[in-house]
Amino acid sequence: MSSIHPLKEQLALLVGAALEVIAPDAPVSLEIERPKNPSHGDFSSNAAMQLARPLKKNPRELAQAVLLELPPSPLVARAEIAGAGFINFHLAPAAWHGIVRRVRSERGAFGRGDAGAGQHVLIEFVSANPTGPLHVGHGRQAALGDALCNLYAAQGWDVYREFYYNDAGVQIATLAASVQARARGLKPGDAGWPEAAYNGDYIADIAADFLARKTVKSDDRETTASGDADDVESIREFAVACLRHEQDLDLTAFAVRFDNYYLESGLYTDGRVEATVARLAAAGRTYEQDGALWLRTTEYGDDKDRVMRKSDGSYTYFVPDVAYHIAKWERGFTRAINIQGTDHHGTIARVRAGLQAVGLGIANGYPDYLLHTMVRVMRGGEEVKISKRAGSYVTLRDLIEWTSKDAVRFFLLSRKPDTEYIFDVDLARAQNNDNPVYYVQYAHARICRVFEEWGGDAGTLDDADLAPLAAPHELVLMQRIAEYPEIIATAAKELAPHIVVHYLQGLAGDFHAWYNAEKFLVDDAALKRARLALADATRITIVNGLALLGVSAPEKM
RNA sequence: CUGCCCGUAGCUCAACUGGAUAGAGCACCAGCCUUCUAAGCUGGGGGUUACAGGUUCGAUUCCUGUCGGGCAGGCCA
Repeated sequence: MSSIHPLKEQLALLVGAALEVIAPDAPVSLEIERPKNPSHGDFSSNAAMQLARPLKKNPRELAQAVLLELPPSPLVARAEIAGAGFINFHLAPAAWHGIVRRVRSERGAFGRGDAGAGQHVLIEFVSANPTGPLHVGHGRQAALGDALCNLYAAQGWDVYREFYYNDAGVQIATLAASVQARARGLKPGDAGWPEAAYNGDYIADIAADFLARKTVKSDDRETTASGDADDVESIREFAVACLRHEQDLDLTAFAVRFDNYYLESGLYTDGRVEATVARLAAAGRTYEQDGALWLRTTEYGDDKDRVMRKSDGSYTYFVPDVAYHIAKWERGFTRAINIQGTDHHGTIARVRAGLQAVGLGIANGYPDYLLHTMVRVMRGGEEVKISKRAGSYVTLRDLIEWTSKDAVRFFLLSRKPDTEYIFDVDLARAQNNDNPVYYVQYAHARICRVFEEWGGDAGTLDDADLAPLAAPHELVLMQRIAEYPEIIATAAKELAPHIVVHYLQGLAGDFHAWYNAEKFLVDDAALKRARLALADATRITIVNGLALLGVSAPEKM
């Protein structure tokens, strides 16, 4: 098993060569690891421990045999046996210099991989219904989705970003009824106000615009209000257009873009919903009961069968969901990732069951899901619950206006998606090292400042002799930079952008520590050039990492 | 009641998917200091990884049970 870590890969080759001699046929996964404890060296191999059982030999003796057969390498200063049978490698300082040269030559491409070359992935996220402004939960989803798209693109995948919206269901009818009630001058609580209604002030704004016969642009088309409060169809169209327009503004403020907005209504008009029902029926997976049409999802792991067509003849949301995912598959996306709140986790089994039941050869476990929990907002030591704009919740736009796009993205990506997150507005606004975004961005700005002070051209450092880079802080920093490609690959594979955030905090921390310990612009020209080269490599890595998160890297702060 | 997710320093979170002495940041304590731009820097204390078993050379990680929290369980989405 080779690694994308440049040095792990080379060490694995060395150990592999030794194993060829000792035990050519033994099954060993050549995992080279980074010990937590520095005294255990820079890297270690547990190959001898893996071999102990099949060969029925003492792991330490096996380790000794591996050491004897290990080909000599200039990278390795010392290799020794420790613990139960670990082989620990202590590298020569020069082993790390290659990474600086590599980063500086690859620049923006440093950290990219080709694991997904030639493959297509559709990532669906946000997918908010057009019934209100985007809230902070959508913000988390937008940040996660965009970062994941960037991560996959960096691994060579052809990424398609899609936003699905339900413009055909009960909620839209509720929206239209709410706007209509407002257009007739009613308020929440009045006699005649619909029982199921959206009560936010934004509904009143839409009603006012509707009566004023305004025109709104969204999804590449214009919608003009009829102004007739009895015209529910016009109200529905206009309200959806207004909210889609508002959501577009939210997404623009957050610098998130989509390749496509997929309308649920389209699944009805192009016959996909009917076709899906027909396919499921033809596959013999449906039955009639109590006037409704059911699907035997229990045959595919669901805990109860699900209604497809209600007794009133309309479909449950689950049918267009299945139809939509069949469409994804048929559009050529053999990989699909859906980002949703954990409150939707119940739909996963259903959709997957439906996709298996149609018998179209869709991969088992299609699509993948990334679920995230809710976000709460703290400001001035108190939880913020009310927003004037939304009437009931903190909107994404509020959060961006209170802080910044960079802070919101960085913060929302900083935790594992499945843990609840409390967004601290005051911390996000802080201009000091307590603020993680500031801390990382400032590392970048500091490097830029050093280069400005130096006044030279970074390009002239290409032939710098890196031998002077041997101070402890410099070794730590080079080790950190060498991990970057692996971090990116893991973050993509595990659907875990927070790994990148934590990495960048660590990288910035290593840099600040170095900056505090050593001066870069020293009189010794060779040392100065070597340090500037490392600083430049650090700068490139920070820029690349922040770009994946959709966070800017200012040169001055 | 059932299913899924979670439980790690006082707080917020990590831990390279089974590795060695579980790590950071706040907060706390003690020193230092005004720099290539920072009310900054360096060091230190702090843990039965919720609890009890199991699997093996080795468990925060995998399995079982208990306790605690979140989310679901509709012919709503």
